[in-house]
Amino acid sequence: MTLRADSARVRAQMLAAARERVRAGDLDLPMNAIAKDAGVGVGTAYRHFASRQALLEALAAQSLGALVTDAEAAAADPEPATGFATLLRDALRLLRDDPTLALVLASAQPACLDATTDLHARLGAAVTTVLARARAEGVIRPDVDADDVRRLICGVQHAVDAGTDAGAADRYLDILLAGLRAAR
Amino acid sequence: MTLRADSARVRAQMLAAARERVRAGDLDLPMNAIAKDAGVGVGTAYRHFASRQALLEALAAQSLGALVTDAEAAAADPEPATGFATLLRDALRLLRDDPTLALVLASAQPACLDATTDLHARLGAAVTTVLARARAEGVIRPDVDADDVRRLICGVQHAVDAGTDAGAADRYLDILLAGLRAAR
DNA sequence: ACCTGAACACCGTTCAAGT
DNA sequence: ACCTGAACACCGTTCAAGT
Repeated sequence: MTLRADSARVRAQMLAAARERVRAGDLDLPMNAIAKDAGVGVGTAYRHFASRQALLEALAAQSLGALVTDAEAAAADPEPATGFATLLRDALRLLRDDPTLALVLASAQPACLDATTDLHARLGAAVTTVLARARAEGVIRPDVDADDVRRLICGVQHAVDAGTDAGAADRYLDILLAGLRAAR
Repeated sequence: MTLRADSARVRAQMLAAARERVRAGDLDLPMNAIAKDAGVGVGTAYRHFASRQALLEALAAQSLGALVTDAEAAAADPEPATGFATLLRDALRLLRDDPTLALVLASAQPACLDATTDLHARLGAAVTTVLARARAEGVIRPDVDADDVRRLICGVQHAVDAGTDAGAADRYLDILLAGLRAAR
C-alpha cells in the first residue's frame, strides 16, 4: 500500500515538475532534467512514463478530457449551429491555455497511451455528431468530417502561435467559422 | 581563387547533403551528420553555416524566393481577386513541395540570415499590395493584413500535415478563401 | 587563411547494481 | 519489487592543433 502511495506521489511530482516547465514556456520536457526536478532517478521516471511522448500525453490528458466534455456538450446543444461554433471556440481556448494539447491533438502519429487513444475516439464520435446535426440544418459545408475539424482548429492555433498579435485568435476563429459556413 | 571555388563547392555539398535528408523526410538536419555526408569536418560546416537555423534558412531560400516572385506577380494581376486567390494557392503549393519553407515562414523568431530578412520584407510588401487591391474591390474582409495571410497559410499547411488525406490541401485552401471573402 | 576532429555540455533511453 | 545513477549513443557548438 505504501508502495502504491509512493508510486502515485512520484507520478504526481513528475507531472508537476513537467507542468512547471511548460508554464515557464519550455516545451522540451527533458526526462533527465524533469526527473531531477522531481527528485527521482531517471530510471524511475521511465518506469512511470515509458517515453517523452508518454509524459507529454499524460500532461495533455486533462485538457484533452476537457475538450471531450465540451464536444459532448456541443453535440447535445439544442441549436446545432450554436453547438458547432461553441465547440470550435472551446477547442481553441483549450489549445491556447495548454500548449501540450496542441502537440498531442495535432500529431498525425498514433498515441502511445491507451488513455489518449480512448479520448481521441470519444472526441471523434462527439465531433461527428456535432457535424451531422449542423449538416442536417445546412449550416456547414458538407465536405468536412471530424478529422478535418481537428486538423483545421490545430491549424488555427498554429497560425495564432506564429505571431504575437493579441486579437489574432478571435479573428482567425471567425475566418474559419465563415469558411466552414460558406456554401460549397 | 581556388579557395573561392573550394568554398563554393563545400557550400553546395552541404546544401545537397541537407536537401537529400529533407527529401528522405528527415527534417532534423544534424550538422555533424550532414558535414560527414558532405565529406567535410564539422568546423568547416560551421564556417559556412553559423547554426542549424542558418542552414535551414539557406535551404528554404530558394522556395522563399519563388514565393516572393509569385507574390509580386499576384500584386500585378489585372484582377485583384484572382491575384489574391492565386497567391494563396501558390504559397500552399510551395509550402507542400518544400517542408523547410514552412519552418522558416511560420517562425515567429527573427531570421538569422540577412537574405531571409530581405525576402521576408519583399514578401510582406508584395502581399500588402495584393491585399490593398483586393480590399479596394471589396472582395476580402478588411481586418486582415499581410502577416495574417502568412500565419493563416502556414496554419493551413499545418492542418494538411496533420493527416494523410490526399484532398485536404484543396479543401482547406477553399475554406480559407471562403472565410477571407466573407463580409465582416 | 582555412580545415580538421577531439572535446564539451547536453539529451533520450537502458540496465547493472543496489535496497 | 522498486529505485538509482552510471553508461551509451547521440547532437549542437567550440576551439586547439594542424596544413
